[in-house]
Amino acid sequence: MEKEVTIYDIARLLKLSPATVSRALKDHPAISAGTKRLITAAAEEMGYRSNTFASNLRRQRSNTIGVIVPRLDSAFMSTVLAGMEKIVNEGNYNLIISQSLESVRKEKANVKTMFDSRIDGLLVSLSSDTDDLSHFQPFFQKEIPVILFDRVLPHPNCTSIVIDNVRAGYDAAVHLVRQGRKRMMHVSGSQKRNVYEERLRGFRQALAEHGLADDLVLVGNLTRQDGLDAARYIRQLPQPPDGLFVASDFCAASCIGALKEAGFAIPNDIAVVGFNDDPVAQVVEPRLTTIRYPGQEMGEIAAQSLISHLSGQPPVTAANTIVLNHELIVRGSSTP
Amino acid sequence: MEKEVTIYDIARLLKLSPATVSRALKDHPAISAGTKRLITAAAEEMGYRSNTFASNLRRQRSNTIGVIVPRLDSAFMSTVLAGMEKIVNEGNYNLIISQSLESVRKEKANVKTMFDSRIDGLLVSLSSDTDDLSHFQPFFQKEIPVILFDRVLPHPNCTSIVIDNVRAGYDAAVHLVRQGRKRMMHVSGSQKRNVYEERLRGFRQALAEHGLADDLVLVGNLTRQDGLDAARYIRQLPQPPDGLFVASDFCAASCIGALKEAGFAIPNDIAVVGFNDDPVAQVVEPRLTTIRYPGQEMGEIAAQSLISHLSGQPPVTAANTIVLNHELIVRGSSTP
DNA sequence: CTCATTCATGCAACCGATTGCATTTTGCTT
DNA sequence: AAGCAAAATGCAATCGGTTGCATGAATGAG
Repeated sequence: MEKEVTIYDIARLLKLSPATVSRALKDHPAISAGTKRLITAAAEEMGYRSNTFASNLRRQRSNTIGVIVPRLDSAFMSTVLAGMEKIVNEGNYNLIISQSLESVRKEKANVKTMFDSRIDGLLVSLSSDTDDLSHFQPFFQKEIPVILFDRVLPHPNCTSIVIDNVRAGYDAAVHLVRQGRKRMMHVSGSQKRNVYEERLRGFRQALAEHGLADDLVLVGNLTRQDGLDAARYIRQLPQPPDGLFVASDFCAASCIGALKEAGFAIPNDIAVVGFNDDPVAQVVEPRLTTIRYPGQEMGEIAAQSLISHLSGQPPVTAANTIVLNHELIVRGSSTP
Repeated sequence: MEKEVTIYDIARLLKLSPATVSRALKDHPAISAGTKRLITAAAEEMGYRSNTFASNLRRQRSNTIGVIVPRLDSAFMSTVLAGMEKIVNEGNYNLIISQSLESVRKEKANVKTMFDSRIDGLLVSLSSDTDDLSHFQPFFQKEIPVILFDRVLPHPNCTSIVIDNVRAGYDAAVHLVRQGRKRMMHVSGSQKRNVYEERLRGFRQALAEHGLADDLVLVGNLTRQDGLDAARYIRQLPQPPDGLFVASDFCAASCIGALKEAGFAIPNDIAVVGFNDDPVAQVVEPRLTTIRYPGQEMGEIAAQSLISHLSGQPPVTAANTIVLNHELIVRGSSTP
């Protein structure tokens, strides 16, 4: 392994000081254009690469942003990450990504790792059983910005980026009502998580406004198995629902499959609405009515506001919560 | 922002030298047990966190492993990543992940970024239009290990981790033959990529052995749209296939949907086999026969061999290619 | 032609952990 | 009590880039 080229090597070759070389490479205004050209040319020529560690050590920042998500393997998350990556690259930051796998324990470990690697800021979507933000305390103490997205918890030190889940749940329910459905059911996720609790709340609110019962609510993990279980549950009901709102497309899809096997016609017997506009929504039969969620945009906005926070004025964060728009997409699973 | 605690602070407090503190925290054998206890206690107490940058700078290594994948949003990739993360954590390394989005251009940029952040090793699954490994030259020159997985290209400096795709394609075809199918079709991906080229090769080989024609082959990107296009293509064939092998579950699923709409019965008119055992395989109707791919295991093995390479003897890598087992999972899409 | 500015560059002290070698301390042995 | 090996600790240089301040050079005004 040959030795690395350093600014000292460049300086020696060009009979300049390391300080000048450093400044030139950083495009510092005090360096003349000619010298800059010389230096960048030499650097290129010699195969110089800046030593991030030395730089980070001296500047006391890492130019790295951490992301913690519940799982990487959701279509939604990957669009969010794509959005983040785009913005973060443009701003010359790096990303380190980790997944909590829906466990607070792992989330805490991730937070600690992130803290120890001295990231400049953190973007988090909470695990399903996270109760409070106490494990982020070290970040708050050091005034390292933490931005929550999608699955959030209110906190004075955190900006949250969300959609209006209450409204989305409301929209889903109203859509079913407009299809003439009377007996509604909802399959939801952990009620500790704002997203699920709020969707349920909106759902109930809409039903109440239309004088409909809201007693059919199942809470689970929104997995494939939960979809099957929901179908089995429906099957043994004396009076099964005719409208079903599931807080996740994948779960909705597996539920639809089981319902069809059990002899229910979709949408005639039961109209179904999912959530997220996951690719699976277009593959399942009939195609799934769902709520489109602006993942890429959410990622971009989260990253953007973190970076502007980092480079600019903390007081900019007048907005403690940013709400994005969602959209109901109507497909065959809820209309003839 | 209060100042950070350093080993100097600990040393001063305990009237020891920074060297001793550093060694104690690293559990160096030359430090007495008592002193170690004192030091770790003090470190804990004072809220010390090691400065990775200083350490990396001094030790000339980052303890970080880079991963480049075509896309994050596939169920398969996320199981691979989960496997990697597990191993890498245990070995006290960090991960940085980036996606090439199936473009060589982006892949090259990612490689450069990885190189500049001085990762200790690289794990890569190639983008669909990568022709050669020339952009990895800097890594080869510096003898930084590069391990390819899943989508590989042969190279003397790289270990590859793969499944036997020829055999998998062969297995899929033989399975269809055993179901009594005579007219086979295959939907594949970029033939630049070993995985797709090899599956096709195995498929053809099996057909040849059974004296069947192999003229029905479609090459695309294995997207949803490609699935729909394949169905449209089949529909206008004078003599449509009765056996279909698609090199990706998601694409197979969308194709099945379109075929059913076009009036084909699955599996009676056309028996379908997918690839990967993606979750969607269990949601589509009928459930999809497919090839299970040991993603988690592949991630673990890739990470494992990289780490052992890093900490041990490079000659250990006598194996230039590691082949994992796959498995045909038979479900309703190919059998009555 | 002189003196005051502006512009460009250099000096040197960091940032915090690591490690080869030197030195001290400890524990035994005789 | 002296001698000595082994065990424990300290010294000081090093990794490479950054930045406040000082210095030297060039430019312009009077």
